[in-house]
Amino acid sequence: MTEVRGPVTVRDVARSAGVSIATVSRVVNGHYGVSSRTVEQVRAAIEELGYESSLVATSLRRNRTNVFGLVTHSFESYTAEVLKGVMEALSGTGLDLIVYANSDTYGTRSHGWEQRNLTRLSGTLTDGCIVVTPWTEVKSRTPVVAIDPVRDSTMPSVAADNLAGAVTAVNHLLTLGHRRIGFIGGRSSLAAAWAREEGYRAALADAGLTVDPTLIGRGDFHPETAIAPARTLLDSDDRPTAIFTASDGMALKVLEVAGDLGLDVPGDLSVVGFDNIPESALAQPALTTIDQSMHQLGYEAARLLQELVAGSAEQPLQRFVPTELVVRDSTAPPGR
Amino acid sequence: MTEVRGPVTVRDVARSAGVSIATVSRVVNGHYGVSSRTVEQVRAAIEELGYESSLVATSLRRNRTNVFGLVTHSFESYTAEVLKGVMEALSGTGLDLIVYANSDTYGTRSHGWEQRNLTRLSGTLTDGCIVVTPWTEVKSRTPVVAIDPVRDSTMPSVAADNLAGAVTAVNHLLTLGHRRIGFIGGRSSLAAAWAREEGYRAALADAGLTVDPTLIGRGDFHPETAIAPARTLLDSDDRPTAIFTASDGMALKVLEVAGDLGLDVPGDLSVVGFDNIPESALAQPALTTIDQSMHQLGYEAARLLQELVAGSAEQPLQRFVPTELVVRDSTAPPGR
DNA sequence: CTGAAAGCGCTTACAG
DNA sequence: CTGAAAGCGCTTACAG
Repeated sequence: MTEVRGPVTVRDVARSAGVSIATVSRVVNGHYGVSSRTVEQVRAAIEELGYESSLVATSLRRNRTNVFGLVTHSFESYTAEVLKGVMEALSGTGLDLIVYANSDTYGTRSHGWEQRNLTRLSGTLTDGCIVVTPWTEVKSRTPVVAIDPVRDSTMPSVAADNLAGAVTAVNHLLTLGHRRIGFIGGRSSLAAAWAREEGYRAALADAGLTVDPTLIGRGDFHPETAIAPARTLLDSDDRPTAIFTASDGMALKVLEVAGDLGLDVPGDLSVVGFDNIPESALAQPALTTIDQSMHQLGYEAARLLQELVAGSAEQPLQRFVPTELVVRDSTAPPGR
Repeated sequence: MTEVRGPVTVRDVARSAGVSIATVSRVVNGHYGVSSRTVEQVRAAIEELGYESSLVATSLRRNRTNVFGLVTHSFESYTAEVLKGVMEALSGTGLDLIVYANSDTYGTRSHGWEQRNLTRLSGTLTDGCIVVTPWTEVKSRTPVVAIDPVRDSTMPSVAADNLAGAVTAVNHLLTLGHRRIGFIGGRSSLAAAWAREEGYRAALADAGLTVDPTLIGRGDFHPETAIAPARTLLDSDDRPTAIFTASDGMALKVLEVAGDLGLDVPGDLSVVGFDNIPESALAQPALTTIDQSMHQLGYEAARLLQELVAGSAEQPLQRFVPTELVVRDSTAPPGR
């Protein structure tokens, strides 16, 4: 690595090429009205000095930056999937991506992290932002797309078709013959949690079953929060023969609790998760779940954001991506 | 989402609070010498307007930004691990992280992507950068740490102890009784590829075995590039009883090729990878490999970068993280 | 304790 | 075809 004295600026290039900084800028941006001779000189100087225009200065000056921002609460394996999807959508568009992570709020549950990070970026750096699983509504002068929005949110968003996915999950259990099916929900302020519970209720209702409130527990999507409700559900005399859980992380904990209580899965208890995180396939037994493609969520979010920035977005601005049932080893017909 | 007219700037806050923009700046940055009454007023105005200072403007003006950059070629599951490690190291330091991904070079193998992205960031946005697996030496006015540097690179870097890891891998095969052990290497310009091959050679030499050049194939770390050398190795009359591969991605392809040729793993052929990517555990058979903690690589890179920025870094600037042998189902004593 | 002014590196009307 | 100047949103000496 060579330490250069200072940043190479337009000024350095201008001096070296014997022109004004305005001309350098024109060449860099490929504007018309520069003699080919001058273009040559400037290009040579740029090459020689290794000049690259400052993202910051350009952003500050221009209204348009051709950079999208993405704000995330933490980095998980699914975040990488989202990012891959985003980059796939951006590929060939000339749009770059900046992911911003704030170390103070990282991994904590502090209120307002989305808004803070968003405001810092959207000040001038980005043309628009994607925010992954915001916990609140968010405001910005540039377009924002939420992946997994807050419940009742009116902001543009992309989410899995959680309702249909949950119905599919419960129908899978019903088809296997289960009738007492428990549910452990997620953070109720999020649309995903709400829709997954609605799907559970709807599937039971469709099957002519009444929903037993004692069969419904509540976590907040963090795996540990599933432990207490799982215990309550499984310690009962009339315990369910199956549990549908609003996330794989929580479902994995249900598996643990079942193990602690000496219950065999799927012999004594069937478990279905939601998300299809990589760990699900590794679980003992491998978890039956609903796959939501984080890759596709990222892809669609980037597409929607492009439309929004271009002003060409059409209703609906709340978009859904299909889910898919993945049957593995944690589900079977009920009991003995 | 509420669309705000324009960005809320210092000017807006100043007007609302009835002070100058200089005073607003002082309050925002907690500088001394502002009367508590003024501080109150300014704070109230900030609160009311939802002001957040522009990252871009601040970066441009200041020498120090308290933001680290990370430049990556693509987003993979291991990238998320690296990012988690980085954020863990940054947690509580007040340092934020910006990840920059360029859509033009994303996923392609275009030359110079590291340098371009790095230069755009380090112009003024970041105090220093981490670059993940650069393919060339890189220069910058601010400190740079490479995760998995180029071979013979003198830049500050963090890498797994690839040499020791490779020795461990080969010793594992030797202990099982293998004597004809093949090797498929990676992109030879990278230090990791070189060290893994050196380890292979060293372990064989230590065991008193001469290295057979026909047993060495070469890929470039991209999984598909392992197919041809694997075929060559396994089609031979005197084929090896085991293959050590410089990456899991390539090892997984070796498994496929073996399957195509009707060879049983580990019955007819043992395979050892390197990296321990999540997919390795899922392979059939599950892959024996050398674990390099990407999380720890990210963590150490962020620590080293902090030292570099603070000017307190001590030699050596090339740091190594230990590896660990993970024995799974793809290795066994040789044949029949 | 506070403000006016310079300047970070750019781009873009405005002149010529 | 080219340059001088204004200004993007900030921070920081410099005055007062």
